[in-house]
Amino acid sequence: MKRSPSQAARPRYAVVAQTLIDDILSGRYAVGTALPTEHALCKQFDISRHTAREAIRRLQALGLVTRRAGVGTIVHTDHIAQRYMQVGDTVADLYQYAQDMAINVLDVSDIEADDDTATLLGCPEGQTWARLQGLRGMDPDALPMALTDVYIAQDYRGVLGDIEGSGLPIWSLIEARYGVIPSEVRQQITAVTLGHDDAVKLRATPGESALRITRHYLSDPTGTYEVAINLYPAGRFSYSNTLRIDPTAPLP
Amino acid sequence: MKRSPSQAARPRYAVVAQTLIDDILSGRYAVGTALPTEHALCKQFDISRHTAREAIRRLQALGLVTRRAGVGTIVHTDHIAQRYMQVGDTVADLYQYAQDMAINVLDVSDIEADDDTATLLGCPEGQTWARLQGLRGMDPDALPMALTDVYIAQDYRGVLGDIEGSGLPIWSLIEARYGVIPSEVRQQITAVTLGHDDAVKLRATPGESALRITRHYLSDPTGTYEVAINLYPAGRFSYSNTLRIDPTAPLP
DNA sequence: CGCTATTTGTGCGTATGTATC
DNA sequence: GGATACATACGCACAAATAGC
Repeated sequence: MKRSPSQAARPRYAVVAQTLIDDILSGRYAVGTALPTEHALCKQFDISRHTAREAIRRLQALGLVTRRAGVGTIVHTDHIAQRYMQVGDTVADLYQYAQDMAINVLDVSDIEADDDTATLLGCPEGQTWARLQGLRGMDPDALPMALTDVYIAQDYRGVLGDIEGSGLPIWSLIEARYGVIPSEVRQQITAVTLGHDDAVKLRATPGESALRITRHYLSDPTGTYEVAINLYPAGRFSYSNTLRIDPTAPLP
Repeated sequence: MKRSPSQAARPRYAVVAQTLIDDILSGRYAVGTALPTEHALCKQFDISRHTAREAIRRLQALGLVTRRAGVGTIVHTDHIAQRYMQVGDTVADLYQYAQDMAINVLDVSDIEADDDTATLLGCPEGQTWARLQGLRGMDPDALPMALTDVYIAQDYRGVLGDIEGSGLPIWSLIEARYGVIPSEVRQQITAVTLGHDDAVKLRATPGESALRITRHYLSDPTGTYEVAINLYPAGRFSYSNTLRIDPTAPLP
């Protein structure tokens, strides 16, 4: 298959996929109806079945179509834009959280990333990060709600002294001092079992269940620059949020 | 309905994929190292390159490996608990989730809401709801990922027969059949300890930690019409999403 | 009810392009 | 440049699921 040098080296399946996506979004293939069969696409675009399947696989990944043997490829929605807007996880909520759950610093240290830590932080092994451990709670005398481990890239360790008592999220302290804004925050929530040391610090029972929320703060070129791990014993906290319909989005 | 013998009906790529997953989890293929090349897998399992690629495609979808031409297939993580399963942000994610985690129905029944259930469902006591219990997983033979309890308002119980094998979220089945769209989805995530009955169904250990994700689907005038409770034993699943900073939000 | 046509799913063989070392 | 490994692309065959007669 000769391709003229001026022609962009775009895979054929990508061209076909984009064409189909455009057709779905423009209403040429209505929601609930079937897309052309693989065989039809082969003839229409003069491609092999393999290429047709690769193209449709992209539509599938976008949730635009569903496929079933014996039935066909059915258009399921004609808009890729998300219909649900996430609320309850906005910047304002994060500020509220930080103010309510002031941090009580237990320990500050420098660590050299070993194997596990490098994986967690997404950084080369041996790199040095600052680490802060503390308890979060509304009232210093009451049971703490969470055990917090925060890892901060070496460049921004200057915020360490500002954390306690500020009532501000750490990323906002970094922003204020260094002008670095997270372009993205990746959040992961898992269930874990409390180990002995963590349980003692939290005045909880070893073996008890706990919620672990890990947040990676990424800035655009440099990647991860802060990682916060919060450990909440079961019953002291539950994460909740609400998805709402985006009123501006078209209905299927 | 005919049920074929579980082993014979399994595609070859699924067998290969499961083997590779097991090998990664057991440490046979360490994080950061390369998986056998496609060519090696072909010889090792006596399969075609096409089948090998289909198997690796599954690992890729799970985020276990990354692939690059000229380099190879690199193991990204060996902690299935830290696998990134994107759920909850966009409609496409929810569809992807439902397709990957097909439901295996254990039980369907009608229940009359007692005190606790009425509170959970936000309905009057004594009201009748349909309840479906099932296991969610990618592979019927492997360990299930979650125990699912779904409560559906009496009016929409007609979707019950469509659930198994559809690979679609239940709320989207309700939408397709009855035209009811959730105006709001409330989601709550807590850590719990597995009880005996649930542990047995999940082939897990009683007393183990688990993640419980409860979703309330509300429509505008009628209120809650579906409640889904998913119970994930620790290590089998982790909830992850990405928060975007709202650039329009005022900073304190 | 079984039969058939249709459509996707699975699987194999082969060839060439592209990225990386 | 060469070697290696994945990416794309063509061909074919049969199986499984489904719909309609």
